[in-house]
Amino acid sequence: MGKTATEAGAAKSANRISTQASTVYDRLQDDILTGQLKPDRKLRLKELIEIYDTGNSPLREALNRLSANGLVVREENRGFRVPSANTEELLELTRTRCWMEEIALRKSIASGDIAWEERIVLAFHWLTRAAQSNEAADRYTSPEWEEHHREFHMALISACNSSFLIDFCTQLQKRTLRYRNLAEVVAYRDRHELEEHRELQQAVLNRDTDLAVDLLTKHYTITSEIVLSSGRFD
Amino acid sequence: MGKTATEAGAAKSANRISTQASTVYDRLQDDILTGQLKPDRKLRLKELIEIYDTGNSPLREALNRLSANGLVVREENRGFRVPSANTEELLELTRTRCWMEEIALRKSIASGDIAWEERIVLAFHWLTRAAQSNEAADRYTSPEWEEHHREFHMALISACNSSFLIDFCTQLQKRTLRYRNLAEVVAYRDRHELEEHRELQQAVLNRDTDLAVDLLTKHYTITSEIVLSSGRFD
DNA sequence: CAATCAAATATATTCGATAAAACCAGCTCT
DNA sequence: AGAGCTGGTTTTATCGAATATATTTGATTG
Repeated sequence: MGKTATEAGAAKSANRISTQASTVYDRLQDDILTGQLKPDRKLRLKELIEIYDTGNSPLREALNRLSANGLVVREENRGFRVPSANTEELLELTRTRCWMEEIALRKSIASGDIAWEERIVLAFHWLTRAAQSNEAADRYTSPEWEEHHREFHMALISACNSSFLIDFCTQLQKRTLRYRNLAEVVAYRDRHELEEHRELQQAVLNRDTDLAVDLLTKHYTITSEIVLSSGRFD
Repeated sequence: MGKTATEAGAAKSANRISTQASTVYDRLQDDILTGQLKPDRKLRLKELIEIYDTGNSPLREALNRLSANGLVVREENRGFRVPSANTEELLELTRTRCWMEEIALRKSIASGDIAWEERIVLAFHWLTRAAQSNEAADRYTSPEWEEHHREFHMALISACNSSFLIDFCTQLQKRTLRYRNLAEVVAYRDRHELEEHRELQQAVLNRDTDLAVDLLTKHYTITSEIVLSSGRFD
């Protein structure tokens, strides 16, 4: 795909990492999480091959990986589809997420060092900037804000001493994000996201564990309620 | 495998579910968990095609699924291999598992109903039987005992009201099991597995949450220590 | 002798075609 | 009318071959 000679040279010495399967994996995941691909949508191989301009095998490999992550559902001999979305699952997700992140946060606060504190401070800084630099309208829905938001929350639990737990939290984060995007909540109006995050950051840095956990839990619970109030799920 | 005509007929009308990819997925997972496929072993496509008597595509699909589950590692353009095993990971696994199952057990005890109690009682019954019906030598290593053991522990947390949490616990269980099998611990000698499980069951049925959690945590920690004491990991 | 490079080989990835299974009418028979 | 069959159509799963990428080998040079 139109590489210049220089690029080709650099790529050779550096690394030619991406395989086609991984590329389409990323794109599919993105389209499912952003809601481009709607719940229950049948994922016909032929269509997807068109859409993502790829071949049978890499596409199927991507779908298989996603299915193992619960981001697509696979039914033997009848292909793949986007997982359905319903109130019950969102509640279960949120519940579980609160449990998981509570532990992760407690352990993080208990054993986080200076580097961990710095990660949090920095992440919060960028989150603040992202919130300010966007139009009021889509302040909390821009991809950049989304990314910084994710980073901030990940920073909080990054010192929990369990890559497994971090991985679980990441999975839950993704699946929750899908609901956020599906709800297309434009109305975060009377919510003070930035303040919530600031308080949370304060509590964490002060090592006020119980308060921090409480704030975090409320943060997730409220979001879930807002998403549900969009009334888009059965 | 020796189906009667009736069974075959039933299967036809009922469902012919299994695809080749899923079959090889199961076999691969089994061989990795039992330690037939050793840590760090390179999984060359050609070899595996021979071994499992299958084709390129289903094999790759199986490997892709497993890689998403962390049961094989995938490196772009250089194929697949069995994840390495080391002390640090086992410790992390055990730690995380204790955290996860603690929550799951607490929630289960808090909201478990009669049916849940019955599941536990039954599972324990079969566990007992399995322990008795085998030779002393491999009492705790036979596939049946293994299966009943798994069932028992799953029963305990089955009322936690989170399929996600249950799934996480299952993942951790599998990865821990691999270490158990790799260690080839013949010597459970002075351990009274059955008694440990009985006490645990009692505490749970009595809804003595703190005691139950304590017993469960110790159960996993001790197992981990025994496995480590085999001295097979770096 | 160590480092470098290019062919030669091995291996992984992807493609295009085929086989197998599900789906969907329209039809039959009660 | 409705359960069950039947043939044609669509879709999925698999195969075998082609391509791209990594790894090894072995000769060459500083």
